[in-house]
Amino acid sequence: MVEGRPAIREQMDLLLKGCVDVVRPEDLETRLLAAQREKRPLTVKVGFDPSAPDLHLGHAVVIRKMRHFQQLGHRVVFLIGDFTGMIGDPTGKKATRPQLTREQVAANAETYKRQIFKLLDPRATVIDFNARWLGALTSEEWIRLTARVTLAQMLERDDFAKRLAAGEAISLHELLYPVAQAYDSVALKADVELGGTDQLFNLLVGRDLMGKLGLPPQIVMTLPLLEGLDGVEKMSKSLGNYVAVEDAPEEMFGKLMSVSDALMWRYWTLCTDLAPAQVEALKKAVANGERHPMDVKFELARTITADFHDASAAAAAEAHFRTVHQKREVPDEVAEVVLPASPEPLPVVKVLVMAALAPSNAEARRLLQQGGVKLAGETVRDPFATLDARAGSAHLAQVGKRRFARIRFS
RNA sequence: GCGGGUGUGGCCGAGCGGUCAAUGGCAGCAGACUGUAAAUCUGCCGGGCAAUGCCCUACGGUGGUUCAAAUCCAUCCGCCCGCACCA
Repeated sequence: MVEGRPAIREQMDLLLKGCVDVVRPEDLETRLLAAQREKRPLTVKVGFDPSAPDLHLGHAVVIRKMRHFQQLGHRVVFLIGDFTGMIGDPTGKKATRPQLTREQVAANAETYKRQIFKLLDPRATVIDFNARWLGALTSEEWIRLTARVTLAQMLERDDFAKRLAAGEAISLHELLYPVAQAYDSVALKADVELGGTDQLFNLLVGRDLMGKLGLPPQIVMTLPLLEGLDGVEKMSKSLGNYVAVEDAPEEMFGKLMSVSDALMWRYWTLCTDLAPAQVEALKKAVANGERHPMDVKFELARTITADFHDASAAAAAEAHFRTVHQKREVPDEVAEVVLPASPEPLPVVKVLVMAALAPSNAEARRLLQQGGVKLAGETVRDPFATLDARAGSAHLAQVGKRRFARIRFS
């Protein structure tokens, strides 16, 4: 289908890059060759939670792998687990999640689209919902399905085994989760399923079930869970150590610059398409002093920001970072805030609150006292200071290191 | 159904009836330092007030005891845990 497809060796290199588990690589190669011969795309399935539409760089690791498949002419299925979401992947905590309404699921799907199409090609992406087939199964079908999976199999999963050993409760419906996910692969006739390393078990159940039902078993590929900005915990929104796919260019750039030197290599590997050999070369150049780590990090931030936005946005974000964070200067573009004029001078405290630079008067006062407020470049510490608020007067205000506003009265 | 426990500020979590806007940790904010929004150190961290103080709101809800309650009592609600019941 795609002409001029790279040699199989190169295809494999691209697809295997960054993967942790691949079951099995030789099957992948065989399948790729078969697809090529039969001029059909492979179906690559990846499941996503229906309730968490805020994607971050960690999710992007998998999405990027989906893109690799697309680049080779294959078809990816972005599967929203609206049915399995009722169960909730029993990875420990809250087992059952509130069921989303049809409208919520649809709305979340739209949010997903907006985000994933920053990386994926919409023409080669199918968005599907597993309630479509799982919701249609009769109880009889469920019984036939679950008959294919044994308890011993389920107990191979670490958290089930641990919980059982610890005498903790395991609800029966939790056992259904891997089975349901496995059935997704059957329903989609998936050739490949991708997921995080934490998904390995579920993906393998899918592979197994397909085999039992007489389908060619899917190839399973897992990708590492990306460490968050702190370099310790995995990236997650609740830990606040994340870079959202939808972060504004400046924010994205800045967050990436805050990554530690050590962690930067991880990001180079998992969040860019730079070939492993090139990453190694960069690493070596930094190690022997040829390249400054900061420069390499700038390049990283530029690359990733450009990927989610575009080159010019990345360049602007970089310029912003250099002026605001490196040189500590006022950025070129400062948001203007227009406030109603007053013949009398207004207390700075009030103005900061009106301009949304501080959430409350008390907070504004604190900021002043701590030296966190500059007006026209001068630090103002007096909590009783006032400001000319007559129509037409304007003031450049800075709060903290990086929040600016041009306040104009009219 | 019986018995026990628990419910505190964005989160976790302390809290002799007064001195509690409430210890501590996390998160957040500011300052210093730095190649960086990292690390580290320091300070702040409910709100209102021309204010070294006064006032308001807050410790699951509602009543009550008391000069005084996050702290005691009653009751209701939520959560957790034992036990029992289960045609």
